[in-house]
Amino acid sequence: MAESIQITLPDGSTKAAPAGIRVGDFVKESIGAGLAKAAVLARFNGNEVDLTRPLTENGKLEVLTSKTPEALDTIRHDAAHVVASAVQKLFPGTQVTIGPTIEGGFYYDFFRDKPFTPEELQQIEVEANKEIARNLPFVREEVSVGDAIKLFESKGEKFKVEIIEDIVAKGAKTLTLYRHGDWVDFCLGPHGPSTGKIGAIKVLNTSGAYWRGDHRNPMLQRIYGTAFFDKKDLDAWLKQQEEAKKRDHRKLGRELDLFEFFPEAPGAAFWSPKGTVLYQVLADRMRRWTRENGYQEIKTPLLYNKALWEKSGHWGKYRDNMFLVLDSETGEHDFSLKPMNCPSHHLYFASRKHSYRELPLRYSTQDVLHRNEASGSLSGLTRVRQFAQDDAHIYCTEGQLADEVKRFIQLLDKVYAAFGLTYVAKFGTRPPQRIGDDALWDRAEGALESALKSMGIEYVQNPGDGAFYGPKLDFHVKDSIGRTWQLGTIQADYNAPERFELAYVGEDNAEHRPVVLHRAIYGSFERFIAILLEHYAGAFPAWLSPIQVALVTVADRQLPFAREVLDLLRSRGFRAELDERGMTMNAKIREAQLHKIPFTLVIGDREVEQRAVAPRRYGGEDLKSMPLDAFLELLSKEAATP
RNA sequence: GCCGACAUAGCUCAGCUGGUAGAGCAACUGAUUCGUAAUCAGUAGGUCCCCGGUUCAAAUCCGGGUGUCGGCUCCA
Repeated sequence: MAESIQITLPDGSTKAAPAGIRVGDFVKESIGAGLAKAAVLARFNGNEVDLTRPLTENGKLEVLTSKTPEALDTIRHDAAHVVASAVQKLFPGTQVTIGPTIEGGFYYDFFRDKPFTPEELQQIEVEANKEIARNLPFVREEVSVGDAIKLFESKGEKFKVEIIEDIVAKGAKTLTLYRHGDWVDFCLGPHGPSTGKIGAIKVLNTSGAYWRGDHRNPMLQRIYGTAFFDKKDLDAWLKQQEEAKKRDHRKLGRELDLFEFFPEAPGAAFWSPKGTVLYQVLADRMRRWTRENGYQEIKTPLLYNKALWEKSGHWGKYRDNMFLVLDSETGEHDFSLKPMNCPSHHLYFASRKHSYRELPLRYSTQDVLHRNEASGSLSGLTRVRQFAQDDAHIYCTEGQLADEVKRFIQLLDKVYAAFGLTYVAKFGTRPPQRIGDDALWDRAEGALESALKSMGIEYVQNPGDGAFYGPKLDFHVKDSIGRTWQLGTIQADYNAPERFELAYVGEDNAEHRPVVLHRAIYGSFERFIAILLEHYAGAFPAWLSPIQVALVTVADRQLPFAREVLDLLRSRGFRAELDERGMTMNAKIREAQLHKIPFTLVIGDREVEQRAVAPRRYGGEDLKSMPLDAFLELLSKEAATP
């Protein structure tokens, strides 16, 4: 007679079951065959478990069906195994490494001497589908680490052996294997019941990836893929990916004629007249936001000699990323374009005596920066070599730190809200390599965290991601295809004040070190504009739109009045254009719509007669003829700067 | 920088296994003057990214650059 255990279900009911019963069997017998069939995995006492796991103790059981995100994640993990087994079947000698799930899918990293070709990816997908069709059960097995090492050594899986040896070093005695068919992988699980649960699999693309993410290690071949319970879901996802590509800022940038890149200046944008307007509107608005918040703008040189970079530490740590400039007198590359504004701000701050009464002192700068980023990492406007930050440095006492951080987050929150952007805050704490004692880090991290908490802002811990000189908060926003980009940031810095011997005179008439806060809200104009373009899908609100009003006449005889309206709009500070080309009205309206101009004013004989305009919004809404003054009022309201 | 893919007219793209280039849109000219997403006709436009090589012959095949794209590393 087996012992009996008590299983509590999410509705609070408790059922008895023989100890050792498998989760799947329990569900089938005590809850229902329907649920058992829909189940993919379960959560027992908080841990995700396979349906084949025996239940040996009392506890809470929650069945996770294909409706849950955990189940989707699980079959994607299943799919990663299926892809790996398919690869090893098709290409013997290929070694496996790791294959986790990621947002939207999974990847698996392989080691072999040559990369996968697109044709091979096709074969892999075909083979993976065969394994899915065979509906092979996933079988979990606990083995000793010794047996596991023997197993993978016999298979020549050097990377797996390395991973196992690592966890052995951490004290593991046993580990789990998962088999489907005759293929086996070392894996924590859980997995779905069988390969057949994967309704649809798609091998997406391939890329190189360093073993353990370290560029000194061998390069692995990564295969990306995704999986769903249903082919329909996969098709919907693929379609959505296609849609997202339409809002890619690079595509929109060309279509809306905002910026351009030339091979002659890789990683540095040319801004068109329209793009320049957008850039300037953002710059001007940020100037106002910062001025209102007690910042003072300064302008500093773009080029500095080595002395500054040695002082700041960039010469030692950051030189590979700097554009060095040859001094023709000395023949040495003793100058560099600035990659950051901080050293010049510190230099300026240190050039004069400061009283505690001046603090916090906030210097802002929007100057152009150059960083020699790795050629392969450049990407549209999101990753460039020349850009401008909405940069500022706050010099304050340690006691003012928390307040300043809070003020900053409040401002950032307000700015992002003005654009309707949602962000994720990431809290980067002390890295292993750092300066300053733990008490100092405790205080600095405490200041940042208390600011977040007092504002009720949700954030993600990013342990060890702080700078060597202090903790930081990063603010991330997603682009159209789901990649996240860091925009805003605030970093506490205890190092720079030492290096630059920054000081203020305190109440006690003695000199003290201020703390420096590096901070940016847009992050960089370039990246921010890229994100905005994708966020609005190119249809900017009127205050940002490079052209706010397009004027279209029904026939040429209305042109004199249209010119009058154009002049009036421009004299009121609005950005308007009149298209005098000999096209039809419909063609001009179409063009204005394609350019996503907020308002198109149609002017025909009726409008001339009544000194009116007939506005049409982007998207097609016809506002009907209205007096010029009425439109000016409407426009003033809608194009108002937030 | 590393792995892979790609590069043809201003833009979007055709161009099978080598036989010296084509469409649509845009531009230009002319006609048309029209009431809310493309008027018609004509004209012009290309060192097929660059440099080598193979070949009787290269947009096409090979090698090397450059740039772009997807990742990795790094980062605003």
